[in-house]
Amino acid sequence: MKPSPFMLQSWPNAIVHIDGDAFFASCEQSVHSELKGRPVITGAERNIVASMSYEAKARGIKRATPIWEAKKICPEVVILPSDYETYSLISKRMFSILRRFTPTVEESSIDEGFADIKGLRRLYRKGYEDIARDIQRTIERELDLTVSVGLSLTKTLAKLAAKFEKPRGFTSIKGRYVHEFLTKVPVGDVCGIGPNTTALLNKRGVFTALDYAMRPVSWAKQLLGKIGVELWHELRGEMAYGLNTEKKESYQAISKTKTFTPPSKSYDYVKAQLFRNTESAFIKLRRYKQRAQRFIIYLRTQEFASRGMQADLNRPTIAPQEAFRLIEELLRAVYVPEVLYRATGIVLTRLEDDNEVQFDLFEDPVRVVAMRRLSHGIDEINKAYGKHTVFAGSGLFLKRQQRGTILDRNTSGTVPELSPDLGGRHAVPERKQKLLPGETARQHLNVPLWQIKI
DNA sequence: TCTGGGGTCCTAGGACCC
DNA sequence: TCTGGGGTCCTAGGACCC
Repeated sequence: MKPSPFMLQSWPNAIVHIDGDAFFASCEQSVHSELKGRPVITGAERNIVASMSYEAKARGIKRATPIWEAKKICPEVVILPSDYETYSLISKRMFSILRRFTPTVEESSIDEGFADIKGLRRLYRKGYEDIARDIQRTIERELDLTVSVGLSLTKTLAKLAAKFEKPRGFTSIKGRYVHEFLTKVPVGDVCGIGPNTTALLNKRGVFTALDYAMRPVSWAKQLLGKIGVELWHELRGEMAYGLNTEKKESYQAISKTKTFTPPSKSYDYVKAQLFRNTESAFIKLRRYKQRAQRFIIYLRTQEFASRGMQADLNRPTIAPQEAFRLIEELLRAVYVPEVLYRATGIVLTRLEDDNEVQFDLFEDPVRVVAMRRLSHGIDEINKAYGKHTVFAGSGLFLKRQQRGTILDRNTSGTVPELSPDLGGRHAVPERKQKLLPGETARQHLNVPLWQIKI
């Protein structure tokens, strides 16, 4: 073996990556032991395979295949709806086991995490590899499911290591062997390098992770910018990413998308779909005790073109009833008759913690409070009787007048009512339109009241 | 691979201000 | 008609991940 070009010590850092094996399906097999050894898939509620056990994978079932197809491939497969409550609980237990070993733990997703175990050798009187194996064994014993473990000098390397052998794998890469390992890694396997970047790198003659790490850093920066430099260091065993140990308590955005079959041209149908998505998004919003101010809606056509618009309320809300009118206006602007649509989506953003109620000037406090109580009441009922037991009747709220709920971000200081005469007064300056050559959809949709997102 | 759903982060460039 | 520099904030869009 050639000596390492990276001049690394064995363990300048020790990062462990834990990756649950077929996590959702494994959780089901853990909870229902009679499912052990049998092909299991989850995702029944969406009619698409979300996760499959290794037994199901061995029979040729892949992620995102339709359930009916999975059944055809493997008639004896056990099909289950996703039970996120249970998966989350097991995930929490997994991370609490990790925290028994070290407080420096990052929960990257429900089934994946990092632990920084540098400096623990003295405490446990054993090497890093043995500590990492202890973690793996403890999880397996206590949770009755398996994880794959990677140990290396950086997050990027640890993650590649964990992926190297699955399921129940254990891969350790110490400093001296980093370059050797990287010869076996296609550059597209590196976390952060997706299909587009892979294609670009291939055109530049970079195929393995080692090819990449051996280029000058200036080359990486020029081609891929900040991320390019960070990954370059990470692959060479130099930490560019620390562990984010904060627990996730809030979101940047909450979205709901739903594809419907068959596709539809009907305005009313599309609207009903969008409103249902909106309600679901708000339910999640309230579950996380947040409120939203900005709403982005989009429609996807049969040809997979997406077009959408966004607008803000003049204060954040937890009640869909306060957003429906605005959302319908957005929908009207985006919807084109005689076009076949296959999906609607909504994104709630500009989120903040829903602590105390803030009243807008001139707003009726009684009404705001009533709206909040209504929403929480609906949550209670739906909790008891099932999701969407109580839902918005589209005809009802359309008649309701809402005053001053739309903030025009194109002007400062004024909060105009939504009315037809805004057209001329708030026309977008011509210069602004000139800035967007070739973006016909945007120009077509240029309604002054909102910013537009394609 | 003709395509489900829910997220995050980065960047270029415009607006606006001094 | 031509013409400064710099800072901050925001947006739209792209890319990526599970």
